[in-house]
Amino acid sequence: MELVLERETPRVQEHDEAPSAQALAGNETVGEVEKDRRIARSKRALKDAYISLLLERGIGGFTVNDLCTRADLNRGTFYNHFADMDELLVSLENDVIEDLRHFQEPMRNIGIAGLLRHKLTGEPFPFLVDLFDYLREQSDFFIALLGSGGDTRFSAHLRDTVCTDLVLGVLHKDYRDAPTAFVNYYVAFYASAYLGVILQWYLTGMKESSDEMARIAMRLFLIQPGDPIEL
Amino acid sequence: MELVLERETPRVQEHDEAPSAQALAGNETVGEVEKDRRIARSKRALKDAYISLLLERGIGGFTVNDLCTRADLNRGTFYNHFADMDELLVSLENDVIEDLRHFQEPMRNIGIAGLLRHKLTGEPFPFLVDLFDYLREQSDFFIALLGSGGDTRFSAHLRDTVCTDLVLGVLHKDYRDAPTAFVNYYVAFYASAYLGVILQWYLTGMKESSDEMARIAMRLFLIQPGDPIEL
DNA sequence: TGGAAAATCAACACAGTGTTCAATAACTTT
DNA sequence: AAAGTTATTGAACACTGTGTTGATTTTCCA
Repeated sequence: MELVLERETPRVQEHDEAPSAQALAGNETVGEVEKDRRIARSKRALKDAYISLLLERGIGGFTVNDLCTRADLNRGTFYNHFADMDELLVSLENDVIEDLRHFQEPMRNIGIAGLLRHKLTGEPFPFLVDLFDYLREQSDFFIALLGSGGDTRFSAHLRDTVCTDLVLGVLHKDYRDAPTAFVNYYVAFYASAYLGVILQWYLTGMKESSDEMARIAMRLFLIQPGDPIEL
Repeated sequence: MELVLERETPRVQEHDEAPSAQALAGNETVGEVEKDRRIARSKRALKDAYISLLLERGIGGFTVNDLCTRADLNRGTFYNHFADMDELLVSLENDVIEDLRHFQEPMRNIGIAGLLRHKLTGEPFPFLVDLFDYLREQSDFFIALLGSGGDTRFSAHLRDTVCTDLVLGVLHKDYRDAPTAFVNYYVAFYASAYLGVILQWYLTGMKESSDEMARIAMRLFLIQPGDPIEL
């Protein structure tokens, strides 16, 4: 049998090409810019208020009225832009997913070359460090949605996009093109695993630096049961 | 009903002694038996109605009124036993968690010996097969709670009990007693990973048999990137 | 069989939703 | 800068669902 890992793939993404968490945190990440400033302002105010309340009281812990009071907007304005609270939440989730999409390219281009380079230098993939930077920056939002009382749709969406892409990035082309049932389980396995690692990081107070987390993540992928566990 | 499996010697659980999914599916798995039959009947009717509606319309897809109509009970009776719908849901979740607790003993007793036996015979742990039997039997309920639109509390609870126990079962004693930060990430990694495998099984229609799934699960634990993928 | 407790039924106040409409304010375009 | 367009505001509306209460009936237990 053959090796699982991709071979023909180009090179590892350069560090400075990765999107900075700072830049990603901004607004209007998705869709076209509103032509009327009032709309843009109202939507942003509503989204900001939603996040603020989400962190304080969790999903379902506040009403449309609370939201509009916090946003300092009329309730009618809310219904002008969103059908209901859920639509606003989905919109916010999509913003984040869109942010994360910037990491997909470097993920897909890891390949076996990247893994080999890591084995030689011991350095984690730079984009992984950036990813954990971003995750730390948006930690409140992620914790609110991934933790208890969160939104399972978001977990699923995350797993289906980011985590799965991460795993596919190091999968051999043959398996990617014609995945057997077992390969799909393999992908699901590692995709969920990484979501679990991120959650563990969040729930223990993000004590590790982004660099440490990137190393841990890489270590976990390369480890095998029976290997000595240490760090 | 006493289904708990106890074993002094930490060897692999025998197949025929494992709790049948059938038996586990019953009621009154948690807490003491109600002394008044009316209470027991009402609670059961409400729980059954809840599950039935949960599968049809998902969490939040029905009202207390719908529930009582389905259960053929007065609305006041519902409030006699549960503060609100969420309390009923939690109660149901705990029933399932309680069921799964029966698998904890064989999990904890796998040890290195069990792993070696598997390496020799190629057979999956019998209790794993039973576990997938149970998961299939309760699939509707699990899918409703684990899938999109489900309940993140349940996912977290499952991961913290069952999956984590599974991983701890094969962890070396030293690591179990004094876990470093990395060991905790290791455990979180594999615990989430198995939840992901189960979810993948559910979402693809449970085409694999329990035996096949047990083998896949074991294979995934022993595999290492670079190994050939086949089944 | 008698006492206790649960189930029923109707009614209640209440909070939150989503919509409508006229008036006002802010923006874009020319 | 004015005109025309469009979003925002505020108030009112019907409606649904929640959680509670009290009187009455039914069921259970001992």
